[in-house]
Amino acid sequence: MIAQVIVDVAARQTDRIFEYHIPTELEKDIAIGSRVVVPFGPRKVQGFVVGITDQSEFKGKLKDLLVVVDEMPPLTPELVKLSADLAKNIFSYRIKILQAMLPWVMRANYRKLLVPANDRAAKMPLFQGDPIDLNKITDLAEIKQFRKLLQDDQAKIEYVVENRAKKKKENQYELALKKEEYPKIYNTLRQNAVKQKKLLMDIIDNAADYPKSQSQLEKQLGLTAASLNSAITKGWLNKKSVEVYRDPLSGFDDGEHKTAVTLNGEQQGALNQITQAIEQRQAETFLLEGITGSGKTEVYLHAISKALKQGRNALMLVPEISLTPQMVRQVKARFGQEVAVLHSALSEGEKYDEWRRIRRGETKVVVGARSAVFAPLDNIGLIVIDEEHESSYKQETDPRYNARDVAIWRSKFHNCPLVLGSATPSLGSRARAQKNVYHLLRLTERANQKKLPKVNLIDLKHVQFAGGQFDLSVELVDAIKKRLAKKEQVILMLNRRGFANFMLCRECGFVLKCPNCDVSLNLHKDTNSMQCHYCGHTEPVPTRCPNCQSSQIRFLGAGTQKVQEELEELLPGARILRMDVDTTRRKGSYKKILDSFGAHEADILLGTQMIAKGLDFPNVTLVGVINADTGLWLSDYNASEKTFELLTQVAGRAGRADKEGEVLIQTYNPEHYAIQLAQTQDYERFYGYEMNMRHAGNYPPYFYTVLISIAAKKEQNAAREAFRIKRYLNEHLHEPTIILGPTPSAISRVKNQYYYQILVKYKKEPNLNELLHHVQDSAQEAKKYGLSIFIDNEPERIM
DNA sequence: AGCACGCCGACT
DNA sequence: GTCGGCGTGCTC
Ligand SMILES: [Zn+2]
Ligand SMILES: [Zn+2]
Repeated sequence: MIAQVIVDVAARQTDRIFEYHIPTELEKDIAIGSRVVVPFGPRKVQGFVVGITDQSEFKGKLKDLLVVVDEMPPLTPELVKLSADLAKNIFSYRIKILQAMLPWVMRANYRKLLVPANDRAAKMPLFQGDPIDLNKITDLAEIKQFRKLLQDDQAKIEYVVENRAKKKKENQYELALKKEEYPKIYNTLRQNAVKQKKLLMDIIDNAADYPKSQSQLEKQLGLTAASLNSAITKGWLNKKSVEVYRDPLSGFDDGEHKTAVTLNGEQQGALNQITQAIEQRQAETFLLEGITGSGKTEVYLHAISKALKQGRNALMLVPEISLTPQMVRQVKARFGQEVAVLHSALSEGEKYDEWRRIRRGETKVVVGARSAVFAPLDNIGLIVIDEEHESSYKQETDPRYNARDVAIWRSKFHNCPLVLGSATPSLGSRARAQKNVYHLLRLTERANQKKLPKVNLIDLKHVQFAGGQFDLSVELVDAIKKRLAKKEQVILMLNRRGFANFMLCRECGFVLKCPNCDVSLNLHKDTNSMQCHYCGHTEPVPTRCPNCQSSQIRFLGAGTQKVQEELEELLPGARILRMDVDTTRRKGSYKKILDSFGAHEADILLGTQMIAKGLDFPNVTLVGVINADTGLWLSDYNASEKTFELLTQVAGRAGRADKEGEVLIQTYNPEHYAIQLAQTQDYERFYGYEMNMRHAGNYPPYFYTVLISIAAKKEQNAAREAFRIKRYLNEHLHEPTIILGPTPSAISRVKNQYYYQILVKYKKEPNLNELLHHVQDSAQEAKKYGLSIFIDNEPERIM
């Protein structure tokens, strides 16, 4: 038998199948999806089996496959097939996709060890210590020494493929004898055998509870490993090593399994349509457009129940940022132990454990962020993507996949419906619903009949600022005071899109920039340094302008910390919680802040975008947006859409409970349509208006887009290659396709590489995929000049 | 991607 | 003569 293997070598030339002979002793362990170790040239690498045949086209002699790593193939045949389709569409190597589908611990760790070649060499002092990893040796003298040893046949190289995945094991003790035997043994024991008697007593009294774990026995009976070992040698107990899962959710399940909330008419209507598709096994995509508070989550949970009732499983994706303890608790309360949660806050070991529970079919519902779309869940009856407009569903680094597209693929594979939910659907999804590609379901009432909050705009051009800074208007501060006097709570959002704490000299206008990239350095107060967010460059905070030596330097861009200080000055005694990347970096701190605010241990929650997501605090009656405009300054074609989404979402945080809600939005552009329509919370009108803008600008969803980025050490090389690609595309593409560029990218230099980009907008180009693959291949030749090319299908950002 | 192989100039 | 630089081609 022959295995077709994709090897763990990410390169154009190795991005294909390599075949290996399967030794007969491995035949029973191997299957499609197996993770294996194979010889590859002089070394050994990890790989994945994507096919098994008995015929080979290969002319040479096939090598033997060396190891099958896992007992159960980590990839299902479905995922193997998906990886092939995806590789074609997103211009990524197949191995990269296969790896993205699996927990990080399944990536191999390679070591290249220098080992003695004979008994005499083995006695050398060099080989007495830790093994020598040649990949880690940098000392030139050592390298020379080793080379000599290799030449003299005193040493040889051993390639090692290490598995990072460690299963947590625990010893379990089971009864080795019949129940009746133990009292007899008890009577023969010596008087001073205290521990032994204790153990036998427990066995006699609680025989049904066995097997018991080592930690259990140690804790309950105060036994030591020694006394347990003697029980084994005496033949009372048998020891076995059992795999245990780390349980990251133990804190979330409050035990009581809540029953479903009754749905209102609209919710029920939506549910009925989804249910029908589940039952009739239709791979239909629904767009559930529901205003904030309309109870979309309830519809999802009901639909998941329906799928489970049909004996099928369910997959639910939520944005990383909304995968909050609140959210997890809600799902766990409904479906209990059958839920697996894949979350970036879990440790790598915990992720691996959760993932294995899914792979073994021990869970029926999977909840997770983007990468959970690859969960090895079988027999899927429903897929849900909540907040489908979120750009985080598109991965912005190498396998640039969009979880929505993957979900559509899987929905077709399983013949199950896909539900995309949002209060502010992405324009593309909404347009597809208009053309009946998706099935539109609308929820227009708040489920609890509460009124939408009143939204007012504060025009920062004609306003008095409170305090000495230009961040908080008198109007906003007064409104906060009023709420605090009534013992109500306030959420304040600082929009930080495209904004940062950079250093500006007031004398000469100098802005401190990164030496490697074309961006300004950001002030980090926690580490008291200036940092580059693109390459990680760090330098001390200057006290004088590096250009003119003036001491008149300022740090611009309102940070949450600065606003917090202002608030403390303007509202003495107010208790303020701050939530941003700095205060949520530590594990669990996010939950801590929210719990504290929920318990009314603070009056004001001040934060960045991350507070805009579905947090629900009944006592919050005022939401303030400190700066609505920053997003609009970005000249990306979807800047208005993103701003509208953010404002609508944050406004939804107010007045969810029985108290009337108020939203105040500070802006320099009160006449901008995105802000005007966010004020009236009118998604449908925004959709209509924005579609006109996109039509006029020839942008998505009227056109498909592909972004080609070209990077090189020398700027002219990047530019030259970019123009060459443009000419090539020009020759092969036709009306109404539009090719924009090449232009230097918005951040024209990152890590000392210059970036140029070309944007292709098209309606129908059947050959485009092939052309772009050709562009990618031809770049391989250009690699000599230090060129690299990245192709992003349907980019989220083009600037 | 790594790694070997081979060719060429530079240094014991 | 041999060491080490890099260009070229291959990995089942
Ligand atoms: Zn200056
Ligand atoms: Zn940088």
